[in-house]
Order: sequence, then C-alpha cells, then structure tokens
Amino acid sequence: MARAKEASSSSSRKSSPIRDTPEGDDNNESSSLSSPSSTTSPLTPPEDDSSPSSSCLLPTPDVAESSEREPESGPLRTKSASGSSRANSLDAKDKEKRKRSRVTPEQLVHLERYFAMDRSPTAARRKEISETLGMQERQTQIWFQNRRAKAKLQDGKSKHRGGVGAGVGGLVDLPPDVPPELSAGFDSNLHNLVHENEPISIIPCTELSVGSWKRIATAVNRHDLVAYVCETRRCLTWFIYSSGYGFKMEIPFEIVIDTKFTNASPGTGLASFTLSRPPTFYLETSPPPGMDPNQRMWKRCGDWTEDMQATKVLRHDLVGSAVQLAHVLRNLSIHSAGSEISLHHPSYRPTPSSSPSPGMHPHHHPQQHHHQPQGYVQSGHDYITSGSSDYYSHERQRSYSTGAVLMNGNAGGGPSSNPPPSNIGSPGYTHISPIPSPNNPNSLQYSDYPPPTTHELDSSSASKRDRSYRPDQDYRNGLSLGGGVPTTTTRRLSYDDPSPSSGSAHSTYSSPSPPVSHQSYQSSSSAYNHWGTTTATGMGMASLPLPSLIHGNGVGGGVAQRLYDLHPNPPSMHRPQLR
Amino acid sequence: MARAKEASSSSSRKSSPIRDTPEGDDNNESSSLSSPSSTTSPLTPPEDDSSPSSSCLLPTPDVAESSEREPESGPLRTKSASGSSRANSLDAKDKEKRKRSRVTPEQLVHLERYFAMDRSPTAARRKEISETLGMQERQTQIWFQNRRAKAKLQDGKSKHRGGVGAGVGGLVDLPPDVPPELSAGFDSNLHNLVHENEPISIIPCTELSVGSWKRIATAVNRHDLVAYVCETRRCLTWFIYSSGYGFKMEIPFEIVIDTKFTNASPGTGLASFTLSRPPTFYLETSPPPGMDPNQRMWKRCGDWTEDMQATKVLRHDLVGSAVQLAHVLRNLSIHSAGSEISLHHPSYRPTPSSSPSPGMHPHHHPQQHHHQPQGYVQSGHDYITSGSSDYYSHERQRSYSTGAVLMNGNAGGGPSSNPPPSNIGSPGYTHISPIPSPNNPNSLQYSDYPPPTTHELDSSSASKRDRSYRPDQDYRNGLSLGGGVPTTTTRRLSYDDPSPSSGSAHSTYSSPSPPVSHQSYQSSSSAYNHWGTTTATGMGMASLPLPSLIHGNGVGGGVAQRLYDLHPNPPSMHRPQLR
DNA sequence: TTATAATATAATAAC
DNA sequence: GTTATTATATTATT
Repeated sequence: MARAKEASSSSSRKSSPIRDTPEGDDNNESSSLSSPSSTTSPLTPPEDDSSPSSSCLLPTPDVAESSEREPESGPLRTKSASGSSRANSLDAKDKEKRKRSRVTPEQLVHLERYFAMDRSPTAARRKEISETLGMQERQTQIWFQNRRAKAKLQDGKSKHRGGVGAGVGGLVDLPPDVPPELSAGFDSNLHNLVHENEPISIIPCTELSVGSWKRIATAVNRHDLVAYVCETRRCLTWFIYSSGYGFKMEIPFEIVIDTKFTNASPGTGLASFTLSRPPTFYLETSPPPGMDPNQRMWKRCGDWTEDMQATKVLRHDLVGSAVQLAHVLRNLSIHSAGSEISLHHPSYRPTPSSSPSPGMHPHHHPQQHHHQPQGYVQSGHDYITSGSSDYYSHERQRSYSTGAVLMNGNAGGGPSSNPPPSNIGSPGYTHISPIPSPNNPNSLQYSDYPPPTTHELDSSSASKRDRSYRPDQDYRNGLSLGGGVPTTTTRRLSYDDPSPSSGSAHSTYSSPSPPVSHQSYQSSSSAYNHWGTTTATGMGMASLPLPSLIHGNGVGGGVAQRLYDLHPNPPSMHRPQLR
Repeated sequence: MARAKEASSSSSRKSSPIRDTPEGDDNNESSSLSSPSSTTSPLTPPEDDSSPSSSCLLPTPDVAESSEREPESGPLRTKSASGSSRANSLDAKDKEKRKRSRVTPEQLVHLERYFAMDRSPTAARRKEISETLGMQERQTQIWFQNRRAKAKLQDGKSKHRGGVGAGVGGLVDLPPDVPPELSAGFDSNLHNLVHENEPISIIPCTELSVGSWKRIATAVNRHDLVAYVCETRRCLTWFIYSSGYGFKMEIPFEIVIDTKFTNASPGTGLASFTLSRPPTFYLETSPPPGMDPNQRMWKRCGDWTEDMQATKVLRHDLVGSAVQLAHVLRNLSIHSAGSEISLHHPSYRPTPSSSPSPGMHPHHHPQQHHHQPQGYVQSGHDYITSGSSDYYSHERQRSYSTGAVLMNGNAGGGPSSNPPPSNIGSPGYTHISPIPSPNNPNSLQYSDYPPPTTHELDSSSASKRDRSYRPDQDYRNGLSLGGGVPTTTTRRLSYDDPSPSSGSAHSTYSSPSPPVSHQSYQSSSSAYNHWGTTTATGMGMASLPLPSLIHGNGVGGGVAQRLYDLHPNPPSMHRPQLR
C-alpha cells in the first residue's frame, strides 16, 4: 500500500534529496578518488592535470561532465573536472551539493522524541515525521541514521567507560547482572521522552492495568509504557506514549495504601498497588511542530483512561522487572510496615495448560466487572511446552496478548474518523472512544490472530518491518534473575481486597486466562495461551513483537490496530497538527 | 553453491561488536542524571538527551527490558542460550561475520575495470575476479550489485541534468540527439578502461578489421573494441580489451593517407583507413592485483595482431556510427583534400539473399589471402527476413559474425593450456597462438550457430546470460540519422588500392559475404545477411548481444569461445597473476 | 576542533 | 539481479 510508494519515493533519495536544488551530482565516487589520490600513487593522478584542458576542449568528454548540472558549483570541482586520465575523473567534480541544512531546535526536540520511541522508523513513519516537522524525507532518514550511529558510539563509549550500564543500543535492557537497585535513567532517550525535571528511576515494565484498562508495552524500543519512581517528588509515575504525545499519571507514595508483589515468571513480577485515591493525570503540552519547541511540559488534566477507570478503580497492576519492582515496593514499604508478600515462583518449564500457580489468584475490582471478559478458554498453543529452550527463544513468538483497545478509539477496522475532541484535559471527560468493548465483540476477532511466528502487527509498517530483524536492537539480556524473587514488604492499609481483577490476569503465564484486557472475552481459541508464554520469556516484555509506532490515527483498521496500541485510549488527537 | 552459504550466514551484525565486556557494574544511580537538564531549559533541552548525562551515569536497566525489538525473525538469533542475563552472548557468534570489509584501492581499480567491461559478470567470472583480487566471491558479487545500482543512479541523474550526453547505462552509445560531433567520453567506465591522459572522443564501433584479423565488439557493454580519436595527440586509436587487459594501436593522423567512407546501413558506416606505415602498438602495464594499483600505463610493444597482420596490412576498416565516423574522416580530411566518398545506402528491408549492393565491392589485401578460410558454407538462418521490425529488435539477435579466433590461442574446445609466454612487447613477436585458422576448420563449425534469438555465447555464463536482455543497457538511441549518410572527404595519397579485402566484407549487409573476418569467406547463404541487420539497428554496436567477459582462459571450449573474443589473439597472458 | 548534515559503500533482505 | 534499507565510514561544514 501506501508504504510501497513511500519506499519508492525514498529511493529517490539521491535524485531529489536533500537539497532543494536539484543539483545533484553525484557521482562521487569519492571513495575512489580518495584512495587513489591519497595515495601515493604515482601514476595516473599526475597527469591528470593535463586533462583539465581537455575538459575544456572537448565536447563532452568525460564523465560527468555533468558540470552542466550545476553552474553554481564552481568551487570544488571545477578544476578537476577533467580528470580524464584517472578513472575517477568523475569524482572530482562531484560534490558540491552539500547544502547542509540544519535541523532547527524545535525539530530536534521532536526528532529526539521520535527517536526515543523508535530508533528506526519505517519509511511511512519517517514520512509522517517529515511532514509533521516540515523536513524532507531524505533529511529525516539521514537524521535517524546519524542519530543511530551517534547513539551507538555513545553506547560504546559509555560501556567502555562505565562498563555495565547502558545497554547496547542505548536501550536499556535490564539490569545487567547485578543491579539491585532501581535502574536509573540509563536511557537518555527515555528521559527525554518523559522529560521530568527531577531525577527519576525507571522501572522496566511491560504491562499496566487498572480495572479493565490496560496498557501493554508494544515493542522494545517503543517506550510507550514507562513506569518510574521519582524519589524527589516521592511519587510513582506511569508514563504512556501514544500518538506522539505523552500521558502520565502520578501516584504519590502517600496514597499507596497497599502493595503486593507476585512473581510471575523468571525475572518478571507483578506489583499491585492499591491507592487511597485516584492518581493525578497529566498530558503533555507540546508545542506544535512549528512553535516554541522545547516547551514540552506536563499539564494536569482529567482521567484519560477508558471509561475513566483509573478514577474508579484504585488498584494498579504493573508487570515488569521483578528486581526493580521489588525494590520499589520495598521502598514504599519503608513508610510503614507492609505485609503480603507473595512469592510465586512458577516452574520455568510449565506445562501448557498448567494450573494457575499458587498465589496468583486473580482478583479484580468490582467496578471492572462489567468489563470482565468471560468465557475465555485457553486451549493452548503451548509455546511453553517447548520447554526451557523457549525460554530464551521467545522472541520469535508473537504476542498474542491483546484484544486491545484501538488507538484513537477506532473500533473495528475502519480508519478512525477524527477522534473525539480532546476529552482529555477536561476532568469531566466521559469516555467516548469507540473502543471495542465486549458489547461489540465483532470488532475484535480473535480468530484473526496471526500465527505464532508472525509478528507483524503494525498495519502501517507491516510489510516493511517484516524484515526488521534488527540485530542491534536485540539485546535480550536475560537478566536471569533466576527463579528467585525478591521478597517485598507490603503494607496494607485498606481499601480493597488485593485480589487482582480477573481480567488483567497478570499472573501471566501459568494462568490460563489471557491478560488481554477489557474486551477480551472470548472464546475458546487456543490462541490465547500466548500470554503465558510471553511472560515466561525472560523479561517478557521484550518479546512483544509489535514494533511500529503508535501515533496512528486513521491508519490501518482492524486487526493490526488491536494488536498494538492496545489500551491507549488516551486523548486521541489532542494534537491536531500531529495528524 | 558456495554463494548461498555466504549469504545465509551473515546475519547478525551487531551482537558482538559493541559490548565486549559483559561485566556490569552497577549502577549508580539513579536519579541523578535525569534532570540534568533542569537547568535552564525547563524541559528537555535538546542536548540533554543526547546523551551526555546518560552516558555518564548509566549503569543499567531501564526501559526496554526486553530486548529485542521484535521477535520476528528469529532465525538467527538463537540467542537463547545462556541464562545469563544478556543474551547476546551467543548470537554474537553466529553472525557477525561480515564485518564490512573494504575494498582496497587496488582492488577498486581492477573492479572498476572489470565493471567497465561487463557490468554483470557471470558467477564464473566473478569467481575468477575474486580469486584474482583476493576477495570473497560474495564480496565481489555484492560489489557488482552495488556498482550497478550506483551506475544506474548516476545515469539517471546525468540524464536528467544534461539531457543528452551520457547514455543511460553509462554506456556511450551514440550521440543522443544532436551531437554532431564525435561523441566524447560519455562513459566514464570507458574512459577508465582506456585510461588515456588526454581527452578523447569515442567513436562507437562494432567491428574492426585489418587484413584477416578482425575484432568484433562482442556486446554492448563489453567495450572490448573501442575506437577513439585524440585530438590532442592527433591520432586515432583502436583499443581492444581482452583477457582483462587492454591493447591498443595508435594511428597518427599523419600516417593516414587515405580514407573512405561507405554507408553500411542506417546510421552505420564503414570507414576504411589506409596508412602509410603500421600503427604503433601498446599493451597495458597493469599492476599485479596486489601491487601498486593505480599504475596502469600503456607500454609500447610489437604488433599483437594475429600473424602481425597489422604490420603487413595497412588498411584498417572500422564499422561503426556513421555520424561519428564521417566526422572523424572529415577531420582527417582537413589535412588534405580527400576524395572517394562512397555513399552506399542500402535499402533497409533487404531480402535475404539480396544481391550485393552497388559500391560495396569487397576487396582485400593480398597478404591475407593465405589466411582465407575456404569451403565454409553457411546454411543460413535468416534473421534478416524478419523485416523492419527487426530494426529495433536486433539486440535479441546474435551476432553471427565471426568465425573467430580463440582467446588465448585455444583452438577447438579444450581449455587453453598456459598460453604462450608474452610475445607481446617483443617487437619480433611471431604469432604463435593456435588460432583456429582455415587450416583447422574444424575448430569452428558454423553449423553450431545458435538460433537467432539466442545470443548466449559465453560458455561460462551461457545459461545465465540467456535472459540478459538488460534493458538498461540497451539503448539504441535511434539516433536515426536516417538513411542519409554524411559525405566524407577522403584523401588518397597512395599505397594501396582502396578496395577492401574481400574477407572483411564490411560493405555489410547488402553484400552477401559476411563481415566475418578472416575466415569468412564464403558464400552465398542468406545467413550472412545478418550483418546488415545488425548494422541496421541504430548504432548497431549496441545491438550486439554477446555480453560476457572475455578473459576466459580455459573456460568453455568450442562454440562459445569462437563467438566472442573473436580475433583477439593479443598477447595472451602477459599477466601471469591475472591468471 | 567537535558535532552533525551528507555522501558513499558494504551488506542485507525481500522480490 | 533489482530495490530499498541499514550500518558504517568518510567528508564537508559550521
């Protein structure tokens, strides 16, 4: 589809490239010449000079001659032009074109954010970015290229120096081997994305649910779900990136009345937080592409979760790094003695339809009941069955997780119409988004689940991403914390029964019911097992396949959408310009 | 074959590179870093993201957790392995292999030359090149691929810009639309191949004969026969590329005592040059693959034509672009008034066995008589019969021309044994090459002529080449000069009767006798008409189908060989290392 | 000189 | 073998 075109267009790179001025030349070959020249080499080069003359004389001698193309260029090439003698004659002339545009500070801010979200945007995505920022596609492509190179360098450096820290590509995998503490902001991109003024500690996580509202980290680099603790401000924060903008809810330590930690799979745990009151919601105030750039700020707003569940449901379940979560809970516990420590350490070689592991009793709030998916049956494809080998090979599997909410409330498959005007920001926001709900089962057919091996989900980038193996981004640091899970003190002050909502099933893997959030209802198909598997794999989240960027409004309908961008119903479109 | 393997193997690039030290340290902490920015800019100033901060501090984890961005392909990455935290340990091993090698300047020089000769060498050829240059086959393959892509881009560009000049594939076919003058060097590859220090003007040509020695351009891109004029040095040059090395003979304007121009077919003409003395011969001094690369130079040497005919026969017949040739002759004529203008404009729809056209009286020198092949009979496939439609479709036809001389003197079909030591360079060179001569008619059986549509000739690449239509290289720029042929002034100073040797029959098409060189003689059959056809096509030269590289030593025997590399008996192997 | 826009090329991967 | 894309290496620029 569209993609193809873009791709093609991109190809034009050279032709139209950067510069408006068609100039082009190219030829280059720079390399060729460079080498020769550099060299020492005696022969050919020398004589060249003579050639110059030739160029003048002849009708069109050599190569490029292209001189025609640019009058302006005089500088460089002029002389050499002739180059007749040496093979590279071409080269000489080449250059010139380089106009070297400069990204504006504003653009830079956005670019960095996009980069933080996805280091290698697809052509389609690049195009959007380009349009949004008013840059040429080629320019954007190059920017990302260089940015990746830069990141890599930095990573390399930091590693050499610091040793551990920053993972390879600037991604922060997980705590290398021994990072008992919360991982700090190792990822500059992430910090940039979150843009907090206070220091924060990132909590690697893959899934967050509040009532039937759920958010699943789509892909490794997507940073569309980030949890962090700010000791300074004494609060926990759930950051969500959707449609190019950020949303977050802050939970002051003080309102956490109870916590519970459950070991989900090796290295992965489920932390449940019970609050005494709803968190505080924020959305980003980002400057329209063209105006005051660096001004991104957090602006307080009303509950942007679907049905405002976060206001109604006071239990938050976060699946993420066991170590990190345990650490967080421990810290919270400091304030008061906690209790309720649930170490559930499922065997790593679970049998496909294993029974729910002990201590993993799903529980959910009353409010969410209406959203409760029911009748889920898992027949199980058992990824798990493969045994330990799967443990690390999960990346090949796709995350079946989800039965998700569509991005901008785009229900079934049609492109989303212009989403409801920003409900966000307005406290009284009533959820309007046409999220596929149980009521509308058709919007999401589980039958559509792609086969396990497939992981293509982003409708917009599917074709292109297919080949995106991208080794460099693939660091799965198994962080095998071993099965052992840190104990956590939990304090329970009240409110609600700590049993997690059934819908969220964070217990993951051993539990037969899919983690799929609210709309998940449904049926029997074996496909539902996937979750268990996913979680089982190392950090679990890493294995989530969905790659592409969210931000898509109308884009692909149906299936693709439901897969990623799961539960975001955040304010769709509050940024008109972002398209 | 091997190739497949190589390709497959490569997949993981990154894993190992970056992080060598697995160790990790710890982290430090946390928060600190993030807000750094706090500084002046409220939000995230662009810079911060970058890294600075992060790089310093970051120990570890964070976000992503997961690792890899997507499960997808899993192939390679087994990764799984160790439980240790970071996965990459393993995968590292798998791939990595291809670390981005860099071709050396020396290799580049050779590669460019090979490329100039043939843009798409066959696998066999690539293998040879690889061995010669010490590169991996895969590497060579990729180099050619990329080089082709580059050439295409450049061509595209140049075309857009300059319009005329450089033909599509960098080939110089003929003067685009209005180039009345000699086509200058539009083809950088060609110039690189010829490597003259002075500016030159290429004369598109397809066939050259001197006595019974004949050279036919094998394929469009082969550049194995290039004629050019160097105004600076005031000489005509016939360049021949064979076995990876170049040979040339220079004809100073001064020694041209007579010229004659005959129109052969639309756009194609035959220029006959009568000299007052033999030309000067040169061979390339190319550096052995491993040593001083750019050192290719022309070294004077003795006559390298078969039987040293160029020393004995002073008449040179060149078939090529009518316009260009006419222009050349005109220039030569400037020196003295010429005469002898023969405009023979055969009908373009010749009937298969048409009678010889007027004015096309074949003539040949006495000397060559002894080489005259005799008794050849051609049964004649008539390609020509197809009529005008063939005019432009000629490229699909094969050049029947030839009854050729084998490359390194390899007669019939067996692989050539090590060719005779360089006879070249030694003035007294006596031709030793076992060229299939009339004496050994069996070595070449005309009966083997492949069917008209096939043009596959290179034994090594035959199968592969079959489909080589190669649109991009096929520009027959119609240059439709119309049937009209430019008149040419000829000056005749003496020496010999201008009547061309019968053997060479350049008169082409209307003449029943084939242009086939020395052994051609022969007879009546309609098959001989092909020349007319070939020539008839636009520039003619472009239409010659034989694509592959010459250079073949022992490679295919028999038929294939005789087709291309026709009369090259140039010094075989004067470059030992080149194999 | 550093940092970054551009360019060029090796290598891939999907057709 | 072609096209598109990425990782790199280099160059040019500011």
